[in-house]
Amino acid sequence: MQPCLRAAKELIGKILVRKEKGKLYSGVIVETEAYLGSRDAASHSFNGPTKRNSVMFGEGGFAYVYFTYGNHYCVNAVTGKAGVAHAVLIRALEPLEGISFMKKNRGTEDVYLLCRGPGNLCRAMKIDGSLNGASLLGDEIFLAEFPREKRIKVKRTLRIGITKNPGKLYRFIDPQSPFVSRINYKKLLKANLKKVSA
DNA sequence: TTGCGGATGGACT
DNA sequence: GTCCATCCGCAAC
Repeated sequence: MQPCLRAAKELIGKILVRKEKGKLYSGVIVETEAYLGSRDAASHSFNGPTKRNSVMFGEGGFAYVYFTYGNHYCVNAVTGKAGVAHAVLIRALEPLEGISFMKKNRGTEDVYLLCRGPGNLCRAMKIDGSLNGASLLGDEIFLAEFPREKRIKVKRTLRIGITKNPGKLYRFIDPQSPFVSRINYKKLLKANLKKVSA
């Protein structure tokens, strides 16, 4: 598998940790999308480097945070060597720590909505443009292994919200998780409940 | 300086 | 499932 796609798949089940003003936020990654730079018209880096996307052209292991639609930040993990502008968009998390602060930041009490969608998870965790270019091994934001190795049967699907280069199975989700965006999570919760009681 | 497009989210059917 | 408000970044002028 292409290395960036493999990275997107392997990020499912990892923990994203964010520290801000002494507050700790974390969540399990349940949804990602791969963007393959110069090979992928849907990628911000498709047309070459600009001031906005420059982080993607650097070494892997750093955060590419961009602002879109006038109100949302989205966070990516840059993958690959310098010059290869590949990145993995983190689209949804299952919140673990800092849930009370997330509720405040998002203005909702529904835990299933806190980190659902790339814009929402950034708002919940106070991720903004100041983290663009930050190391993903740093103090403010970093990735961690889930302590218990739980097997997730990762599913590949079509990417969300793009018009260029559609039809590629570059989105990776945990199909069991009710925290994935663009699904009827109440229905999935009910189905999971049935499975447990059966 | 300006026009346009967008890796969204939320409201609505 | 569909629609659309909203405003920054960029490229063209």
